[in-house]
Amino acid sequence: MQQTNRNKCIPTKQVPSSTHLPDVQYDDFAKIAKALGHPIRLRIISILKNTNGCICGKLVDQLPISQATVSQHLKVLKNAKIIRGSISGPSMCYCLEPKTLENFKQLFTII
Amino acid sequence: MQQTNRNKCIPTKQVPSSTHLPDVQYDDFAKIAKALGHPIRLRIISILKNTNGCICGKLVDQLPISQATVSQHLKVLKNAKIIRGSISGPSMCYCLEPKTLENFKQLFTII
DNA sequence: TGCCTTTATCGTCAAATTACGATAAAAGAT
DNA sequence: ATCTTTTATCGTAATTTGACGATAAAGGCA
Repeated sequence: MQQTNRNKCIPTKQVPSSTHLPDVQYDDFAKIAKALGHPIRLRIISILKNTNGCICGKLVDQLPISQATVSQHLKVLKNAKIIRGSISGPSMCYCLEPKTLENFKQLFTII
Repeated sequence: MQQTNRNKCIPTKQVPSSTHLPDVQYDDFAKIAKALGHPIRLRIISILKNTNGCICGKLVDQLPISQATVSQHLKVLKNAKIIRGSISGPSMCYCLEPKTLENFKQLFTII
């Protein structure tokens, strides 16, 4: 035996046509997943999870990259609606948009 | 009022130091998320979820891109250990590696 | 008003991603 | 042994990503 059996998979004869959800659903899910696909962005999310909200500058302090790059990552997360920013005195306060990751988890079951 | 209150977030005074998990965890999670971050790859996963396993050629039939590109996407999914391939007669049968997405869901709670 | 702090954006560069056609490689069929 | 089918890989091109320093913009403070 060249290959253990547990590594095998048996092809289904007929691929059911029901597997194709509307393209938007894949696009939406992919957009969030893509935004989650970078360790720095995960660390930002992690920090925001452990705070009510966090000043941009504090995030920069905690991360090993330049301010410009942090700002770029924040933009990606904002575009994916994973976070939200609001003005807090002289600076910018970021916090999680809790619904988005909740919806993402939900979608996970049907994708 | 220039901004509705529900859009505000209040910065936490002190960022807890506990927010930094080991880098590997972020890297692992990011790797899976990145692989999930493309609609075509989600459709592949969706098809494999609805079958015991699927011949590569059948996947190509169901997708609006060339065989070479499908093969590239399969490689990405294989590298992320989301799918697995095994030889089935003259062709290649792909199926989900169920543990990976399960682990991903688990990790989700701590990231 | 003028300065300082804070953050977003610009310009740039290297590297990765996504797509394709063409081709190699491997296995079955005749 | 040759032909055919099937899939992976190569080479290439266009686009996106991720990083940086420099700079603009906006608001608070003196």
